[in-house]
Amino acid sequence: MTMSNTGGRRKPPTIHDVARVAGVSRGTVSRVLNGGHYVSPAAQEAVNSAIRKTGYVVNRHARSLITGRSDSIGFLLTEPQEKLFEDPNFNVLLRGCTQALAAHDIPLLLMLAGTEDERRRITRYITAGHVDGVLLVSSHSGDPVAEELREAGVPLVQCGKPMGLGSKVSYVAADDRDGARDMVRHLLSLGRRRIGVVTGPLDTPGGVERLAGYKEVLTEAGVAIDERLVVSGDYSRASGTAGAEKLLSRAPDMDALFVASDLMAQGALTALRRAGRRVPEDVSVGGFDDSPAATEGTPALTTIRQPWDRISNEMVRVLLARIGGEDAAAVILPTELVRREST
Amino acid sequence: MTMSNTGGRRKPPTIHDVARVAGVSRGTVSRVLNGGHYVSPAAQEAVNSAIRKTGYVVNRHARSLITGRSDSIGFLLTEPQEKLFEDPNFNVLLRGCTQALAAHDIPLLLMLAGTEDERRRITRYITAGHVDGVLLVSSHSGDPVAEELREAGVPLVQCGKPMGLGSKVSYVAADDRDGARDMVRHLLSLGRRRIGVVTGPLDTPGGVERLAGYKEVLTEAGVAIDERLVVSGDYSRASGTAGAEKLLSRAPDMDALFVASDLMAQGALTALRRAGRRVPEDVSVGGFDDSPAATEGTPALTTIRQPWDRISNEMVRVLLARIGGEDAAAVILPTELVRREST
DNA sequence: TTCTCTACTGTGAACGCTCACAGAAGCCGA
DNA sequence: TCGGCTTCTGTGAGCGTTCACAGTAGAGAA
Repeated sequence: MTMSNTGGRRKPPTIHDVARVAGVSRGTVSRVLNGGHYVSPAAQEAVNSAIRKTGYVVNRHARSLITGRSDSIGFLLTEPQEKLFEDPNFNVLLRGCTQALAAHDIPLLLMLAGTEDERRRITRYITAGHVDGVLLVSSHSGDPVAEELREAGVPLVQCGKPMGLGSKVSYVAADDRDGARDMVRHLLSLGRRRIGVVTGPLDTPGGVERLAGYKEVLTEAGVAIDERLVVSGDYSRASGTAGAEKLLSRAPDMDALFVASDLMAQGALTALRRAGRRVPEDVSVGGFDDSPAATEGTPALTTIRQPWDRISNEMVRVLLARIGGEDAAAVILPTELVRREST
Repeated sequence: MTMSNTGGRRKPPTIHDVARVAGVSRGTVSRVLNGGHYVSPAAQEAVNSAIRKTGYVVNRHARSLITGRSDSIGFLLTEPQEKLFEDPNFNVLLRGCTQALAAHDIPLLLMLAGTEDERRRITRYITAGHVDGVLLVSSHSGDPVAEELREAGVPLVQCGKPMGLGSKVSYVAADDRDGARDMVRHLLSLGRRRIGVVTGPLDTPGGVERLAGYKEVLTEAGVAIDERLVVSGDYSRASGTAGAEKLLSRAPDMDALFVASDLMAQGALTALRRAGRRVPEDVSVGGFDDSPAATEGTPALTTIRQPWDRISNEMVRVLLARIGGEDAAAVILPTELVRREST
C-alpha cells in the first residue's frame, strides 16, 4: 500500500545472507568487514566474493547501535547565513571537507545554525551523539554553540583561529599574518609607500592578524603607520566599496591598497573606478583569499591564496585524530602570493 | 584510554530510563514519542516531564534499525563541481533545502558525485537505503546516476526539468519560458527591437525553454528572429563575455541583450564596456536568476527572479510526499521581473 | 449481571550488527 | 604424550528502539 509506486525497494541482503553464501559465520563476515585480522585467506576470499555476489552493503544503523559511533560528522555553520551567499570560500571549504570525508566513507551532515531555535535543535542533535564530531565554521568571538559543544565533550575542529585563545581547542587556519606581510612587502617592492588597508572585522582573529601583518611590514620598512590609511570592513563587497571611498577622501595620495578579502577588493575596485583612479597605474590593489570571482574580474586581482584544499583536508584529518583520542591540535598553513593585473 | 581528553561523553539516557523515571513502560514512552495516540493525558505528562528531566534524545540508529527508514535525506550534486563555485544559485538552493528539512527534523547529507568513483560509491550508499530519498541537482541530460536511482526505486526529486521527459519523475522548476517571455516583453516595451540573446546550454531544458520564450515573444510582436542575434553559452561568466563579443561583431546595431543567467550577464557587461557601449543607454541588458552578485555589480542588473526559497521548500515537500507513497509530481513556479539599472 | 466495545498499558520479539568468549585445529617444544 | 601457544572460527548476548499482541479497566448496552 505505502510502497505502491516508489518502485518497491527490495529488502537488502544482511550479513547473515553473506555468511550463508560464503559458507561461514556472521562473525567471520564481520571480521572481514572490519579490517580482516584473524581471518584465513580462504575465508577472506569467500566472503568478498559473497559480498560481490549479493551486493551487500553494511547497515550503518545496526553497526552504530552497537559501536556507539555514528560514523558521520557534522559540518556546522554558525555565522549569520548571508555569509553562505556572499563568501565563495565557504563553498570551497564545504566541498573540500565533503570530499576528504568521502575518502573515509564518512557522510557529511550539513547544519546551519542561523536562528536561536536552530541553534538549540542542532546542539541537542549533536550532543545526543548523532555525529561523532563537528567541523565548525564560526569565526566570531563568543560563540555559545562552540562553547556548549566543547563542554559536552564533542570532538571539534574549527576553521580559522578561534578568538578565545585560552581554551584547548583544535583549529586549522591559514597564516593570515604572514599572508598580509607578503602582500604589503609586494606593494612596497613596487615602490608604493602610501599603502591603505581595508581590514576584516576586528573581532575576528583573521581580521586582526591581517592588520597586524600590514603594520609589521610597514614598520620594518621604516614607513610610519598613518591611521588615515586604515579603515575596517566586514568582508562584504559593500564594505569594500565604502572603505575605499573613505580612504580616498581621507588620503587622496594613496598609491596602493591592501584589502583583506577578495570580495571587499571587488567593491574597492568599483569605488576606485568611480573615483577615476586607474588600477594598477594610479593605485595598486591587493586582495586576500584568491576566490574564483576575483580571478575573473577586471583587472584580475593580485591576491593571497588561502590553501583551501589543504585546510579542508587538515580539518578532517585533525578531527578524525581527535575522535580517535588524540590531543587538540592547531595547524597553521602557509599562504601564497598570486600576482595578477591589479598590481 | 581512548576517551582520554575528549571530555568523556557520558552514556546518554535511553527510553528505558525515561520509562523508569515516568513510572510507565517502554511502550508508553515510545507512543508518546511517536504522536501520542492512545496515551492517557496523565501518562503523556509524566513521560514529557521525564524526558525533560533526563534530557533524553531518541537514538535514531535504534529507531532506523527497526523502522527501515533512515530519517535522513541526501542532497546530491552530479554536475561537474566547478559549478559549485561559480553558481551562487546552488548556495541558495542548498541552504533552502537544509532549512526546509530542518523544520522536519531531518538531517541533510551532502553528496558530491564528481568523479566516476564517487558516483559509484554514492549510488551504492543510497541504494543501500542509507537515505530515504534524494534531492537531485543534475540538469544535464543522460545522467546515469539519476537513472540508476530511479530504477532502484529511490524516491527522487530533481531541481529543474529533467531532459528525458518520458519518465515519471518528480521535479520542481521555475517557469523558465515564462520568465524569458517577461524579460523580452520588458525589453520590447522599452522600444528595443534588435534584441540579442546569450542562451544557456541547449542540452538542458532550462536553456532550451528560455530561448523558446525569447523567440515566442518576438514572433508574437511581429519581430523577425535574426539568428545573428542568437548565441549560446554555458552559464559561465566567461561564456557571457565571449557571447556578447560575438553578438557585437555580428550585429553591431544590437540595442538590447537578454542573457540567460546573471553570471553570464556579468561577463556580457564587461564585454559591452570594453566595446564602449553604455548600459542601459546604448544597450539594455537583462539577466536571469537574480543572484546576489548581480545585484551588486554596476550597473545593477535587471533580471528574472527565480523563487529559490519556494523551489527548495517545494522540493522537500514533494520528496517527503513521494517517500510517503504519493505519485510523482511536477511543480512549476512563477518567476518575477526585477527592474534595476541595466534597462 | 454479562457482554461488547473502547481506551489505554505492558511485554516479548525483532531489526542487523559487533563484541567477548569459547572452542577447534595446527604446530612446536618438553 | 602432553601442554601451551597461535591462528582461526562459531555462537550467544545485547545495543535502543518499534511493533504486534495480549491484557486490563471502565463505560455503556442488552
